[in-house]
Amino acid sequence: MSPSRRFKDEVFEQFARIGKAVASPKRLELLDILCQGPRTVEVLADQACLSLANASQHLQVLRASRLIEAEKGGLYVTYRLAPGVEGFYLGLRGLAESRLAEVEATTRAFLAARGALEAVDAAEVLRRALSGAVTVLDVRPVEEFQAGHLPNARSVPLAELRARLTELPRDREVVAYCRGPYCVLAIEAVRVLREEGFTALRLDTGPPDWRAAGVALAAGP
Amino acid sequence: MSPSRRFKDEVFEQFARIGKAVASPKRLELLDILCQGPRTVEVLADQACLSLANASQHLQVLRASRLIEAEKGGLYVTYRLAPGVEGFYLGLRGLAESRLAEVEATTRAFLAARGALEAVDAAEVLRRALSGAVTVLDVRPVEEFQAGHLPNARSVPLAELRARLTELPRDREVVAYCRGPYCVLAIEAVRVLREEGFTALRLDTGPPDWRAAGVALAAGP
DNA sequence: TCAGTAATCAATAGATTACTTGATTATACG
DNA sequence: CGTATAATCAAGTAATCTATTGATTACTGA
Repeated sequence: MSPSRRFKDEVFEQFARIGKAVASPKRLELLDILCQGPRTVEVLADQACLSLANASQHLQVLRASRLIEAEKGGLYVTYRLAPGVEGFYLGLRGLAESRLAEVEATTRAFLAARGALEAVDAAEVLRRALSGAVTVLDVRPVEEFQAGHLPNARSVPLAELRARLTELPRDREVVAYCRGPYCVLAIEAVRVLREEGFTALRLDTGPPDWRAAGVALAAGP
Repeated sequence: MSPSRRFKDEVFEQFARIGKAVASPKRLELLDILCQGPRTVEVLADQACLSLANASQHLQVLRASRLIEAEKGGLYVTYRLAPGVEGFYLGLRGLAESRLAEVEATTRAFLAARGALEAVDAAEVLRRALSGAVTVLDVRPVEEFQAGHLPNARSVPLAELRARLTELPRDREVVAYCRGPYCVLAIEAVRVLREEGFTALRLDTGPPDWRAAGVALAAGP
């Protein structure tokens, strides 16, 4: 075999390490979760519905291909995305959305089943959310809100929403968001809000998308 | 299992179709080749050093994940990249380059073995090539040159280089390029040119990279 | 209609991968 | 020092993937 053939084989073998890392749905879900910020193994396993051992193994695969980094602090190991990986993941996701009709079909079917199909343009909802003309709700857990949120959003985790409805003005439209297009918190939040008589819309993007799009996010409480 | 868990599983399963498609070094090499333009199965098999049947199977995997499209014309089937795939591939390659030290190590070792290690900055070489101050050689086969090339490049396929050296002015620096950073044609061309007394440099990017960077390419003869 | 060529299909063996289970390591804390 | 907890390791099985081989299909042109 020629030296240049061997060279190419070696180089593409390396490229394929990245490909193999993202060849598993569960590893992609782990990356998706890590786009929200660093997490411990336990939390990742829980959110992705994996056994602890299985999650640990997937995380080690991702780590071996350098897509994530681990940091040990006391009893816990915290994993975080490596630089450049968020953009790559969003690119992969976007390619799947644009090339694989099944993604949209599945999403539509799921939304339809909960009566959440919207006729409103996503960019328009984001514009309204940024304009200050509507009440913007971040329905993720508080820690995630604090790690980064839309400038004029207020944190009302889904679990607390019903109890805190009195905080919300009834004469303004509400826009709710969560982690991104495939997170279900905001869908549920909009359902609750409408049930209670609010005019509510879902913003079907999340902090990772906005960061990639260059939207300035706020942090802290 | 909850409906939202099922929904997520289905969605990430779809995303993983893209991941699985790029989990094989040979499929990545096929995508790399297809970045240069549409090709028949035979040509792809030949360039990627695959048996015809094996190449066909890999192409069908890529096609099933919608990364490439096939068009049958007479006896030949021509495959081409689907929209958005070139950018995704370059993103994956870039991530591998930035995250996997082995890629650079392998490349450096290969270049060093042929005495082709350069101390010149890649962006600077491209600037010179675009400036018109140097002779720019496109050493790929003529068809590829015609499909798209740097504005002031001239086509001198590597196979013809020695025979056509008299066409080149000896008092100007020569910059040679080929398909991209992992194509070896330009490396060889620079070796030949230096052997013959020219001052020659290699431009280690190619048409796909320039398209992605927004450089206007010329087409035709 | 028949021969020749491009491409695909089908079947297979060998390698790789995913998930489970039970054991083990490392750290914190009483 | 011993116990509890987070995480990893190790081994085994089932499933999946890769490359090869030989057969088959689809089209061209004599």
